Amino acid sequence: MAICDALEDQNVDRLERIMTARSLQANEILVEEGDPRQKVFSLASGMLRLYSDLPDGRRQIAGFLLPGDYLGLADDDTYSQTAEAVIPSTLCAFPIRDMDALMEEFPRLKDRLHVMTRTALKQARNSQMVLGRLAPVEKVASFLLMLSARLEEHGQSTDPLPLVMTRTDIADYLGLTIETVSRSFTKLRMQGLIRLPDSHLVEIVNRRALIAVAGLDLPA
Amino acid sequence: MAICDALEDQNVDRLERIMTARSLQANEILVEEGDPRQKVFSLASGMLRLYSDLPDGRRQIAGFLLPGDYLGLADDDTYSQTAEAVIPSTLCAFPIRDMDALMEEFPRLKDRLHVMTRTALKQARNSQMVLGRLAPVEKVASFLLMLSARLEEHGQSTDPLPLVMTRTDIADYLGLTIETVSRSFTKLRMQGLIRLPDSHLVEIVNRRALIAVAGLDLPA
DNA sequence: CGTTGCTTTGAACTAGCTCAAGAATGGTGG
DNA sequence: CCACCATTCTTGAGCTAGTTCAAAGCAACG
Repeated sequence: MAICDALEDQNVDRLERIMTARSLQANEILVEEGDPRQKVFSLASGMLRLYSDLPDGRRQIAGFLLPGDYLGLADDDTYSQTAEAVIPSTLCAFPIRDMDALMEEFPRLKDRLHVMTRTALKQARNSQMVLGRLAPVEKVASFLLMLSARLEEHGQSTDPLPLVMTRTDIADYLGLTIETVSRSFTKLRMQGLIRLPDSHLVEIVNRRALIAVAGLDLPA
Repeated sequence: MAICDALEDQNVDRLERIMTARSLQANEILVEEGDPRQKVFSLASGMLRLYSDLPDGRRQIAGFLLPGDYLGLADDDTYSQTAEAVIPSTLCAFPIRDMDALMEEFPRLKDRLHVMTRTALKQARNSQMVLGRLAPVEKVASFLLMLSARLEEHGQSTDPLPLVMTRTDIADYLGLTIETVSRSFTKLRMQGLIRLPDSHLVEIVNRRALIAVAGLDLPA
C-alpha cells in the first residue's frame, strides 16, 4: 500500500480505521466528473478508466488506474473526471475529512501524495506527446510499452501482456477509432513485432523494434 | 509573486536573498530536457514555451508559461522538458538546495507548490482531451479561449488578445500543422467569431459561439 | 444453437497533410 | 529613407492517412 509507506507501523491502523471497502462490477461507475469530492480511493485489485466526455459523446480516456494507484488526490471540491471499472475491481475508500486531518498530522504522507501527483503529471505530459505527434502505429506501440512497464512496476504478470481493456478504450485513450487501433495491431503483428494469441493477450516478440516504432518514449 | 503569498512578510526577503535574476532573448533556451535540475524559475515577464522533441524533429509543446508561473517544480533530478523564451523574458532563479530547505522550514510554501502542480495536472488533462478528440477548428477555438482566460487570470490585457507565439508554436501545441492552424483561423474569421487585425492580435467577436465551437471546454 | 457484443477486415470517402507559391511583415544595410 | 532580404503567414491544389460505413468472424453466454 503505497501511501502507507509514509506512516509508522503503529499509525497504519489509523488509516485502516477510517477506511471502508468498495467493490465494483465491470463498467460500474465509481465517481462522475463534477461529483462533490467526498472520498479518496485506492485501487486494491482490478482496473479503472479515468475519462472525460464531450456533450456529443466523444470520450477521452486520461489514463488507466492499476492496483496501488490513487484516485481523487489532485482534485479540489469536485472530481475532475469520471472513474469507471474496466473489470471487476475492489477499492479502499478514505473520507477526505479524515484524510486531510491525517495529512496535517503526518507531513510525510502529504509528501507522498505530492510525489504521486507529480507522477500523474509526468504521465499526462507523455500522453500529450503521444496524442499530439505520434502516428497510429506509433501510438499503439507506445501504449503497449507503457502498459508493460507500468504492469511490471506494479508487480503484475507481463510476459504475455494482458490487455483487459477493450479496443474502444484503447482508441479513446490514444485519440483514434477502434478500426485504426485494430489495423495498427495487425500491422505490428504482420511485422513480427508482436503476437496476438487472442485479442486480449499480447506477446512482445521484438521489444527493441517496438521501441523504435514507438519513436522513443519513456519506457527504457 | 505567487509563492510569496505563503511566506510571512519578514521571510519574503529570505527568498529574495537566495534568488538571482535571469533574462532571455526571444528563442533563447533556458533549460533543456534532461539537464540536471539545479534551479527553479519563476517567470517575471515575457513568455516561455515548454516542449519535448522526438528524434526526428517532431515537437510537442506541453504549455506556455505566463508571468507568475513556475518552472521545474514538478521535476526530480532532471528537467522533463525544454523551456525556451517565446519573446524576451525575465525570470527569477532559485537554487533548489535553498528552495528545498526553505520548504522544509515553511510547510505552507510546500502546500502552495502542491497546488501549482495540481493546476498543471488539470491543464495537462484538458490538453489531452483537446489533442485527442477535438477537430482543428475546435482546437484553435479552445486555444483562444484558454489563452484569454489565463491572460485574464494573470491580469494581462485581453480585449484584443495578443498572440505573441508563432503559428508553428500553436500548431505544435495543438498537434496540427501550421497550414491547418492558419486555415482554422480563417474559418473562425469567416464565420464572424473573431477578427484578426493582424496575425498576432485576435479580437473575440462572439465569445458564446466560440465556446460552442470549442465543444465545451473549461473556460466558463 | 441462436443471441449478443467485440474484433477484424474491406471499400469508399474526406479531413488534414504535403508540397508549392504568393503575400505580408520586419529588420538590415546601403 | 528606402530597397532588400529573411521570416512568417496565408492560400491553393493534390494526395494520403485515417475515418466512416458496412459486413463478416468469433467468442461467450443463455
